[in-house]
Amino acid sequence: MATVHDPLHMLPRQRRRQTGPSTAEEIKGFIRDQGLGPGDPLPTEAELCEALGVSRSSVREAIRTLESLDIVTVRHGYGTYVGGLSLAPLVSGLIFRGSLNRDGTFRTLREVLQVRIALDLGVAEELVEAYRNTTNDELRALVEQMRERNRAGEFFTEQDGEFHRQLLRPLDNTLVRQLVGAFWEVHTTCVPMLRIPTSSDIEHTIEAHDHMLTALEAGDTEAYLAAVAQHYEPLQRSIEQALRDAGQQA
Amino acid sequence: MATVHDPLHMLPRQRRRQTGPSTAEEIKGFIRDQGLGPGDPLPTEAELCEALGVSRSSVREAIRTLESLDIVTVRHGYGTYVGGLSLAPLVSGLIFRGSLNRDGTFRTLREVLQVRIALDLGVAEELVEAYRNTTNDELRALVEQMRERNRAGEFFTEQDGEFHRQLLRPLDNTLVRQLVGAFWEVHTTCVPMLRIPTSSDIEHTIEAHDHMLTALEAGDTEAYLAAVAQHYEPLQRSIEQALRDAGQQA
DNA sequence: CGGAATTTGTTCGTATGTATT
DNA sequence: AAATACATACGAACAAATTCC
Repeated sequence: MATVHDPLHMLPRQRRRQTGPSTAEEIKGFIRDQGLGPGDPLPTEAELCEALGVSRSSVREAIRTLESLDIVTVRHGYGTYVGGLSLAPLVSGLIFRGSLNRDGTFRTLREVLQVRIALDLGVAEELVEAYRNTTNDELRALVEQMRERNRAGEFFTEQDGEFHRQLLRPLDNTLVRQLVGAFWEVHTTCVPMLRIPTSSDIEHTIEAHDHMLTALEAGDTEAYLAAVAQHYEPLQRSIEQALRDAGQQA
Repeated sequence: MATVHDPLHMLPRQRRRQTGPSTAEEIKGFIRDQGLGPGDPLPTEAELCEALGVSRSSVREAIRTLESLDIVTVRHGYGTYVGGLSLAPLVSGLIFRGSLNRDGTFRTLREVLQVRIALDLGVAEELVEAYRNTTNDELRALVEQMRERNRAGEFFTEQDGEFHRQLLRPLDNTLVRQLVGAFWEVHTTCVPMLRIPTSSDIEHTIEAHDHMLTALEAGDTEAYLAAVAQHYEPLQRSIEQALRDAGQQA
């Protein structure tokens, strides 16, 4: 039965009582030691119980912990796998924070916006290098789709997200891309709490996308920075407005 | 017994089987609806079971999920409380990612470093405004402590962390401060995997702290940006070196 | 200081829903 | 369509930690 390659033998048979790392920590160690990566299967719950010398419930609670950190993914009725190691926990945490109207959703939104801007500025140089003297039909097409959908009175959240995702694709910094994506997600989730933007603001924002792309293709860092500022400007105004309104109520 | 103010009555009595939001989601909703904030007590597990109409195991798994996101904090034998809503999950996730030597710890480290730099640059303007024409004895004292400990051949991780924490205190953007703190933590946790820095590099880094502070007090944004670059430069070289070494092995 | 009361931590056994083959 | 493997859920009992008297 248990072959020489059975990875479960790497785990301590008997759980030392009271001392030692938590079950979740031991499972993380198992993933590390086995050199597993996203998508690789983990032992079943029963096997983990056996290997770690703890009960089913403890294993399940540990798996819940790791699942919420996207360190493992559970497919009901099938098995448990190494997760995507994404920034999903950051996103859900910030969204929850924003949903607590305690000191206003707007404060969270304003802070997220500032971080988005800082990150956009921080990668400007590298992005300009990557895009100089290129043409990018897909990105232009996305901008055109935004215009069309806006003319038709529809939202273009999907296109906006795809634009920003594609724009950063040349960066080899995975973390930056994930962070920008995470804050975009928090942002678009929280922003509906704001006042309805004017159609002029919306058009302003759409054209800013075009300007960002044009500046990048021209290799013009200055123009890119200006376009980024233009892109966030209407939103920034809305937030400051909302903060003032909330301040006057108090 | 159950008074008019019993907040548990806000929760649905009977859990509809199979459908509806998860238990964790319902607890989050409870926190929202009651307007609770960090440190406020939550109902006991038994009360949550009763209120949500689910078993204790389910409530416990939900609490584990929320605990790992720092949405609740559990004190053994005492009670459950609303958590600090910190970026702890981001930190532990990134540290775990870095600990998977899969494509090298250095890649994660390099990416974290780039983000730290981008954030530092992104808040430069605001920081200069806050520090112009001030004197900051505490921060200077921290730099001096770093020098002393370094002369004594000791580490000064604590002082370094405190310096960066205090430096950003004027920012009213909580999220930025937390992000910088989070990446600092990931950074200092992962950095021991690098080659031992030369004592010249260490002194270089310590003096960079001094230069950053001096530039801020002088209101000189340019000098501040240069000092930030100087601060990270030795580390950046170490990482590039490690990446080259790892690349040659493959 | 000691012990009772409260609350979370862990375990076991059992039954049920779900996905894959 | 049936069988199998697996995750989900429940409830009861006991252990450990903390507080309060």
